[in-house]
Amino acid sequence: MISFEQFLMDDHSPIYLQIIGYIKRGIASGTIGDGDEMPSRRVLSALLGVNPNTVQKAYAMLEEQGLIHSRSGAKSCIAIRPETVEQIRDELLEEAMKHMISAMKQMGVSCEEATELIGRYWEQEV
Amino acid sequence: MISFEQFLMDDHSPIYLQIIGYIKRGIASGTIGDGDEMPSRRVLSALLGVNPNTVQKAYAMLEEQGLIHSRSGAKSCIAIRPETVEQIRDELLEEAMKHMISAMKQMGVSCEEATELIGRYWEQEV
DNA sequence: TAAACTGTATCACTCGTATAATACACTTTC
DNA sequence: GAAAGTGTATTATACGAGTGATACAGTTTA
Repeated sequence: MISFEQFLMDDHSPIYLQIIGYIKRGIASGTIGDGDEMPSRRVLSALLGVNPNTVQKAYAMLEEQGLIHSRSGAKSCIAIRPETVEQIRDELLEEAMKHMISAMKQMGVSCEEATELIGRYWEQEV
Repeated sequence: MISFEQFLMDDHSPIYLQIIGYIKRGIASGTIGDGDEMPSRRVLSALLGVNPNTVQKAYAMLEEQGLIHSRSGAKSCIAIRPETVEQIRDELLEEAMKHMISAMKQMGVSCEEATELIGRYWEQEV
């Protein structure tokens, strides 16, 4: 059963996108793998304190993207192939890096300064 | 007059927040400084292809945060003190870094790998 | 002074996100 | 087989973001 213990709600982006992102980052890290059981819509909605429909929206989109498999009546499971794992990992890495680098460039920060800042902030929790 | 040539619209966050972010990053870099003239609400809305009310919302929040000064009938101007510039810069740097680092940690990327990734992505445009 | 531009305010509308309350068919489990 | 749990679907409501249109008072500028 996939754990949502590490899940932190963000206030600025839609909840269903945050759920999708959490699953994708888990897949990228290998924490979540093929065949793993998802918590049911009702259970996860209670756990996160959100509406079941919101969780359903996230699961429906994961299904659309071919990352989970659902059968009416049974629990949903992760369904993913090894090459897709790498692809997702690359996508997420690029997205996170480009977002940060864009902000740095707009603030006039050099590559060397940015590299030094990573080390400084890396230690600080989470 | 402050230029919005470098402004790129993002589809995922509210437009008024993107405008505020653009101004703040300009202040942090020194590109935008005390006394600089803002484009009028109508002019900027036409330039960005958005509604004047959306620009007004951004300007009203910048006024609330004490970053611009508006007089009814005249153009709005940046109103900011040197110590605030540093404060904004530190805030934005920390926010961008922590966001990226959090994603890396969730994907099981080490500090060394992340540092190496910066160099690889830094060259690729914008 | 008059025209053009500015900040400010209001009203009505659409759309996406999220909530709330059900309902039904299917699977698992006892 | 019955109960509990599950995926799926429907309807209604609320709110923020964004659009569109309009109005009015203050400032600039020709």
